[in-house]
Amino acid sequence: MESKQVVEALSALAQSTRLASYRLLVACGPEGMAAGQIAEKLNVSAATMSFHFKILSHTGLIESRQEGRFVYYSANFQVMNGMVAYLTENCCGGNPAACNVPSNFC
Amino acid sequence: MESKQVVEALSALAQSTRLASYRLLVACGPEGMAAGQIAEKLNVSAATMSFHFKILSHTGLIESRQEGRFVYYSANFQVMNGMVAYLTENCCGGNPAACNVPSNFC
DNA sequence: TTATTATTTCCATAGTTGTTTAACTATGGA
DNA sequence: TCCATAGTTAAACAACTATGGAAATAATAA
Repeated sequence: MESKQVVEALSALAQSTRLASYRLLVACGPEGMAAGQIAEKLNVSAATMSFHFKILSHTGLIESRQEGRFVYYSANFQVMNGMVAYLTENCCGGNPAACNVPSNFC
Repeated sequence: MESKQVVEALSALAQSTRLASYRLLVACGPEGMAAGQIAEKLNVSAATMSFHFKILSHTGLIESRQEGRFVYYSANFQVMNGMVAYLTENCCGGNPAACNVPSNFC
């Protein structure tokens, strides 16, 4: 994973509404949740929620699928795995014995 | 760890100079590195670097100690651990068998 | 087709962030 | 004490970000 991509992913999560919606989707699992339902749960207008989904989608942290009139969003764990791996690289000055570095998020 | 604190930590890391300096300090280990040395390594002015250190310090992601004329910065892994734990909470819809959730960063 | 519902896009506004420059504080050597 | 070096702070400015109302698009039901 490249630095630029990691900055984008961190930046996407560094906003309270996006962080809350991402965590909601992590807990929802692969089936995800409809856009409007998430907006309502988080007390945010549809326009604002859509703006935030666009940013999260762009990084790959979430994905969407159309189902009837609804758009379901769900978390994709691969980007989070990559992000954590990037942050923990060379942890503790290359002394792996002192470390318990996670290799996988989910 | 609270949502607000996590947003602050993510926000602190969501900037290329800060992300690079944090990773440098992660690799340096507890002894850390002098402010000026980091600024030079990353090709950033002392003033800009100081501004970024202030933001990272405020979140607790890094710490400083004075040593003669030098200020040494070092990574504090606890905040990162808390951040990762917060992000992975309730991972995969409460189905821990499908998960490999990291409990510790370092 | 027309109406209805779900979501997105466009726009203006308000607020935040990163950088530079110049001035400041602190430490230690001559 | 004076000087050089290391680092911080403050002000200014340009660039970016978040918000919600209105209009546009998309999917479906009547």
